Amino acid sequence: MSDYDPMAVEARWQARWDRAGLFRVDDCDPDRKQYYCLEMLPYPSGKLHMGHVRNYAIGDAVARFHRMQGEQVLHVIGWDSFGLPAENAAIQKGEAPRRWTLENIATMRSQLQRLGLGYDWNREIATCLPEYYRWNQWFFLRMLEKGIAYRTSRPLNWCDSCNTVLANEQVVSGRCWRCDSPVARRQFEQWFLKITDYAQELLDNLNGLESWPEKVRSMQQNWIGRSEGAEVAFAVDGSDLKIRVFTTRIDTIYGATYLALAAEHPDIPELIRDVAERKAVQAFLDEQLARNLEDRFADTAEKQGVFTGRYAVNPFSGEKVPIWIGNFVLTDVGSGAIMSVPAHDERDFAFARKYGLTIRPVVRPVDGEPLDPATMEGAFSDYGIACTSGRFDGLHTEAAGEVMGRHAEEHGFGKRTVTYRLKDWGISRQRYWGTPIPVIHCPDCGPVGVPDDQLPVLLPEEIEFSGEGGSPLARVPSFVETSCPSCQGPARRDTDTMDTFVDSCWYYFRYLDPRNGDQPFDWEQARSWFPVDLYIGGVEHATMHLIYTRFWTMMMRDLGLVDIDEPVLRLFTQGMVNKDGFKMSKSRGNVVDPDDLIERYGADTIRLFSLFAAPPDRGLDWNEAGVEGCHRFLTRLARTVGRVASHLPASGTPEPMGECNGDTLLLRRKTHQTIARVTFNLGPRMHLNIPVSAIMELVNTATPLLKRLGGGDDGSGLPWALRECFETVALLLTPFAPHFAEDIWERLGNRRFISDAAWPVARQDLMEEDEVTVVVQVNGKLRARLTVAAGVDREVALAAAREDEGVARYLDGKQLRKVIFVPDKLLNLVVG
RNA sequence: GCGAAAGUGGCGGAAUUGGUAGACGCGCCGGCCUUAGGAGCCGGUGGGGUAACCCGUGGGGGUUCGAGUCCCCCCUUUCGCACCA
Repeated sequence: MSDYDPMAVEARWQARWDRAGLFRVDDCDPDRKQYYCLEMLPYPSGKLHMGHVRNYAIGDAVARFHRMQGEQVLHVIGWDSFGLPAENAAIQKGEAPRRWTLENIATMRSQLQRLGLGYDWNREIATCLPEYYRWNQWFFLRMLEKGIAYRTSRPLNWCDSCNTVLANEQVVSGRCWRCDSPVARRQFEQWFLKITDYAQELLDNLNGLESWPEKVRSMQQNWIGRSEGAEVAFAVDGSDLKIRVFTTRIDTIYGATYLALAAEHPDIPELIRDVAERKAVQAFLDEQLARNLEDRFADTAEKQGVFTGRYAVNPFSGEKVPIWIGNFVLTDVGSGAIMSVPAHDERDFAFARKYGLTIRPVVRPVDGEPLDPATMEGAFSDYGIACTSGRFDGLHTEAAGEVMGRHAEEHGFGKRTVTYRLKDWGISRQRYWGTPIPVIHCPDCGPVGVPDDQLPVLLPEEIEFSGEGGSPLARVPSFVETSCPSCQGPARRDTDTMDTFVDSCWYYFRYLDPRNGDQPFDWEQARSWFPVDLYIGGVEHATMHLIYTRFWTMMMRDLGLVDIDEPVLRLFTQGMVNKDGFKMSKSRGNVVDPDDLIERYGADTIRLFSLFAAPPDRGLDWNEAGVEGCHRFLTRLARTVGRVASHLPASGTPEPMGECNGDTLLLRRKTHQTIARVTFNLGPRMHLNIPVSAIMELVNTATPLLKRLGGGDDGSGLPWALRECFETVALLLTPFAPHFAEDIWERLGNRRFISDAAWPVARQDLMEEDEVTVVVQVNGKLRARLTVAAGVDREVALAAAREDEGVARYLDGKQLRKVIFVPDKLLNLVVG
């Protein structure tokens, strides 16, 4: 055990790295390739968890690998330090959010440092500091000028538990993404960012993100949800109101036998003002609007609706159709109103059957009977031939859409259009611990942006938290009361703060220029590092952070701040860390604590196991016995190196001249094959579990040869080959267990940091086998393995196979019909 | 319901993408060392069979000289989306 004391080893090397400023990156070096390795920055919740450890172990392995390959690597960390937990801690324990947050950062920073991650700590940022968030405000003002930021009132998702509104992305099956409580709808005056202006570009660019996981791309594609169709206005009978509906099937409009509106539709009050049905409608609305999103739109919810008593006119046919309100109509989709075509849409069909509404087929199957509404069991939603559709009869309906859309445009009651599921990003939050929105509301001038020279709008420190009654900032008169920048009259500050996803939109640009006081960052400093080469994080951010940050980059480009369209070249989503098949959670009591583990095994063992136990993109089940296996490997290796170091030729001894042979050759071959295998799997493939096992294999190959050391130079070259082998092991292990690698590197007599050493290069001449195993199959079944010289031709191999008893037995008395020969690999004899 | 991914020993997982299935690690079995060991070292370990051999990558078909890998159907699991007009 005395051969390996992780605590001492790790402390020592961390101190030396730090003193040498090993991971510091100053100016960009024009002679080297720049590699930007980025991991999603953590929220400082208190302590590191195993998910962090895995994320950062992956990133550090890749970063160190690229460094050793001679690239200039930027590897940085920071803190996503605005957010609800800090505020909740203030409410529950009376601790100031700022203090609570900074203490957590201090704790977690030291945990990260104990892991020996190669970060440039000089570039560390925390988003909750005014030096950072002032630029959030600056960006907001620029967007306000360009009309990207705007204010409007809209029904929004409200989380009672977080006491704030949520963006659509932050609602997961009707529940809050953060606290999992049900989400309700409420009407709010809010600041929005016009992300929808970028919807098409966000969608189009997905094709170019070839090194992003297919899964994330398709999630974003679905999230953006482009759909092509037409907007048609239905005039309300006996009123000036027009109801706009969006449809992707304008070809079925002659079959529209009623309209259905979402309960939130803004025209409903006007529609029902004077009708006899008013009471019933209002009761229905009250009931609908009181329910939260989750069960209102749950799959199981039965279709329900109520007739408004009003009729609309189908602009194509002139037919009067009833206007209903339906619980299946989504307010966020299209215009919140649909034309219902029961014959050709399943939902409309179910609704029509339930309420006895007309079902009128207007599409005939291409080769089939016309539909009979009396006997139909479901909607016919395929394309076909138009019928009962006036002048459009006989058209194929796929083409009819185009024609009918044009017809609507020509007659001024509709137009062909594209809609997106993606909605503008509501960023106002009724919370304290976030970036204050830099706007002053003036009774005369309206909302006015705070002038740049008055930034940052600082978050007041003296604050009382009750957890009730809306935004805490609204109760701080010294914050609220101010004067209008435009007319100097008395005015009030906006008391909302920004969604914390704003913070994470651009933090990795700030890393390049973290102390710039004049602008968010200087693109001239930053440009050669962009786009980010590799971005590692959890897949849970696929439709939130990763869409917002892409949008932000485009917005910055349009502001002239950057000249890239997409921020991230390659995205890698790591899998979750589980225990006993379950997600680690306090309630389940299966949380493992990184500090405990580091104390027991050392950071290197923890890092090694995190990477060894599963491919990084898959789930990882934390398994104590497996950790011990990794620890055992390191201990054994340390002991071996300690024992043999003095028997090896001095470090730097030149390679012996002449051919090597026997075990020496085998060892050198294995060494170089391992270099190739580790390099390939660490770099392009990022299968980080393979390199670890390859290194273990190499050690297993070398160990039995050690007993032949100590007899002086026997002319075999073996001692030199062993030095090469162990130095290679140390080098290859550096990305995985860096302190350990430094330590054995030093014990092998090297003076400079292994972290600064060059990555080994596999020598082709040494990798090649001179003897190979050729598998002999007879009719596809394995019958023999022959050891032959590499490169033998078909005839030689065949002759050797015929001589083999195990093969000959199967050839006896049969006719050889065909011979398949894969050089150096396989010989398949087909007999019959 | 729709979409995607995955299914390989007792377990985590390999297989350089159509050519020796089970690398590496865990666990287990045997041996050595030891007063003792939850330490260390050596050996074994997919299943069946005394053996020659046979069977084996969720199930069933297919393509091929040859399939864990390719094609079709089905089952299971996980993850996304879920009335998107």
